[in-house]
Amino acid sequence: MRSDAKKNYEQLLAVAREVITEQGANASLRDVARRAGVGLGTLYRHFPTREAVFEALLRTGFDDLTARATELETSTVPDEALLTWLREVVALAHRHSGVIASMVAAIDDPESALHASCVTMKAAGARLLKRAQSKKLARPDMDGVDLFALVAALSWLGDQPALVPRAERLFDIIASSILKKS
Amino acid sequence: MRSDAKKNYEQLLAVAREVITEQGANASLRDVARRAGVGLGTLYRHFPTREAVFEALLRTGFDDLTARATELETSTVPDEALLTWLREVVALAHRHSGVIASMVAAIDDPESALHASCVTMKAAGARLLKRAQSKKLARPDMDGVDLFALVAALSWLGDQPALVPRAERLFDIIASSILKKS
DNA sequence: ACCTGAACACCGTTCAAGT
DNA sequence: ACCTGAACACCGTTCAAGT
Repeated sequence: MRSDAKKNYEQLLAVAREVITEQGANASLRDVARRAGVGLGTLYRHFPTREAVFEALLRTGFDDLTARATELETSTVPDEALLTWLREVVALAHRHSGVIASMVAAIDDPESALHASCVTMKAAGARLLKRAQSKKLARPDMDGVDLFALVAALSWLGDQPALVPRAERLFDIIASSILKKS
Repeated sequence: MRSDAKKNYEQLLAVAREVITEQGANASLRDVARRAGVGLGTLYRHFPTREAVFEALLRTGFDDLTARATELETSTVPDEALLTWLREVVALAHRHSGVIASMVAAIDDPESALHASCVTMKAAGARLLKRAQSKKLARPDMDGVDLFALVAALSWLGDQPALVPRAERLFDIIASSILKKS
């Protein structure tokens, strides 16, 4: 990548992070290009779809969460490990309001720029879930996709301003349905 | 209302129902006016906001659900009554994909055209919940808003195409967290 | 009293023309 | 190789002008 191209890429990503944090997943990409001082076509060259922007924004977060799952798998008791991880996933999603819907859609859409990250995250969560299930600490009739769906639902709830004050209780309620002993 | 105005109103509502069922809550209202063979200003006259369209579309459904809650309150055992009602609310929401987010936002926005309906529905659900709680059949640390939130989350899950196949299990999982005995 | 549609200020996306 | 921005086809919303 030419150095001017790289500079544009970095600048676009920085501005996108700012604008999307401010205005959510449907923020105007035109506005992002404008604020970045870059032509509209340049944005589309670097990020052919909106999902590609999300992917770039979330990549490091995703990687961290996957590593975190592996770490929790050996360092903590199964039920606490699962709970802690779920909290962190919801927190990441909360920092990117509205993106979660694209992530859910990406689960079974291999064309999406978010697909690979979703599959990896889902697998990481599934491992933590399975471990808890094998110790009879989690509902046995659930798989990684169900877990992903519940996290998505919690994240969506956290995106609703009216429900922010009760986000913690809602987390506890839904978490209790996952960790019910078999 | 003049008879021509009434005719336009009915026509707009019929077309809106069709278009929103097809394309979801963000469907183009311009398109609705076009398909209804009516000027754009006419649509805005009858429905000053998008929420006003939703409200008109959902009104009878809301009324039915409120009546249904009252009926279930005397005819069925508390836990089954609550479950049955939740299923029916989710089903209604599912028939209007995307509208649920507006409903959640309307809970604490008295300006919204959906506010009154939401409050009424929330109260109806809260009565069923309270009855189940008093018989120790439902989680005691929950109120009507929490119930509304969980229904909203389930409806949102039902709006995600990738999750439709597991909608029933997800319902069971979340329902189990409501109906846990104290 | 009600309806129409042009006008305005925005989008997303593409692509010829430039450097 | 990369960038620009005009062009196109859409929005939502308002409001003067019509009947």
